[in-house]
Amino acid sequence: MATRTPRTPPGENKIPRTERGRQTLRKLLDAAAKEFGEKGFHEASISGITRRAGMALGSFYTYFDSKDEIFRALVKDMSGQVASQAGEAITPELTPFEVERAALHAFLEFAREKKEVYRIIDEAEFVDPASFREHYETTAKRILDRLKTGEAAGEFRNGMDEAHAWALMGMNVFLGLRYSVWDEGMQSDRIADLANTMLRNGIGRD
Amino acid sequence: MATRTPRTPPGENKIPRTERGRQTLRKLLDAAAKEFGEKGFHEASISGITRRAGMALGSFYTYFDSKDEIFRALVKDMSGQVASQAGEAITPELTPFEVERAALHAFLEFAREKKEVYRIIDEAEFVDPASFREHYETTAKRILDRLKTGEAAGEFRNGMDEAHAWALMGMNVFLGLRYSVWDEGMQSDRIADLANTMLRNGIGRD
DNA sequence: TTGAAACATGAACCACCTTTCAACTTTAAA
DNA sequence: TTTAAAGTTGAAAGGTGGTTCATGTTTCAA
Repeated sequence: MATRTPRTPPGENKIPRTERGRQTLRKLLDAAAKEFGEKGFHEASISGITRRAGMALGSFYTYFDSKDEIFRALVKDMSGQVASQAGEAITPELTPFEVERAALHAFLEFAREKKEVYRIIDEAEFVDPASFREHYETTAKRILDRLKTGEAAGEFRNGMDEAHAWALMGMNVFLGLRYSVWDEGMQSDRIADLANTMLRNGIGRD
Repeated sequence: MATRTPRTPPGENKIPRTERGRQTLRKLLDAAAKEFGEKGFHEASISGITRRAGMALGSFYTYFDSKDEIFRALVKDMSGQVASQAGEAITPELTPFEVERAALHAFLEFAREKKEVYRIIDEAEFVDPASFREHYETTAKRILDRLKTGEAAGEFRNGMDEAHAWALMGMNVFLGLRYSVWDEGMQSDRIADLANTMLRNGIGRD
């Protein structure tokens, strides 16, 4: 009996070596973002992806070993997009509260433009739990850093920790789902203001 | 050509008429909760559900028309469980802030005991978007009612609206994911306290 | 110019799982 | 006790779509 020798050994093969290859890879990722975003992981099909990308079905397997693998690559890519998006909104002259406001506002606008990003990351909870977890843990860590900075600056209460970061993140994510993905009827500005006021003073009277 | 006459006309057929039938239906729902909770919708199989329930594959279709249908039934069932759970935690002598604290605490404890509920409702975003939306919109409405009550009692700031409810809900859901589903290393009590303090005073100093 | 590696093609294969069905057993009302 | 309705069974039909593969085309370094 022949030993099962995978034609493509484990590790980082399948990286394109030519310019043409790199372009094809990019086409596949863009097409996959649309396909997964519109249909969700399981309704999406490889043939749907290659059709959108304008190439033959078989070409897919020159770049990815499986449907799961391209999804994983996509989550990683988009997690990075979300991060850099918030990062760009932060400028040094802002106060800690203003930083939070700017980060949320940038997130809300981003979610409006790229609703598929939202959906793909969320679906990773079921398709690729490790990536999902990493995305939110990394994001929480980034938020916690900001909270610690604000604490050191004397603007935030002492004792900011991970749970505060998760609470804030949850607030932002749900506001994004409701007011960017589902219904854009309310200005991102207003939502960001309202959330920032909650963050400053809570909801208690006075 | 014969007209396509479904043997099972639309509407509420398939409701068990005997005691035996009701028991079988319950066994199926419980088994499905485990199967979907452990494997997720698409990895789960009807045969897995009937195996857990200890019956033949074909029996499934006496009670449900499809895999989707039992999933929908399950989401509805669980959405109700979450709601009543929070409802029970609220007693009339509590102040508005104490009500929020109690609701979150009950939710965190519930999520610890029934992690599959969490997962199934979340996956509804992709399997059955209508149910997912309804669940969160209904929950938000319930929260908003509480906020309005607190406002009327002079405890909460004036102008509580839907967005406040969504922010609070997001906070609660993410804290549940992190500290009930993923890692129970921290007491639900402490999380509820911390979130309640945020709600009372925000995170600003003083 | 040349040839080996990289890339592209799409029909066919195949594993998997939902759904159907016809025969059989149990229930419960009359 | 009778019998029609309700419930049970599991083998097999049937569809879908991910993956393979043998062959053809393009790229690029030498």
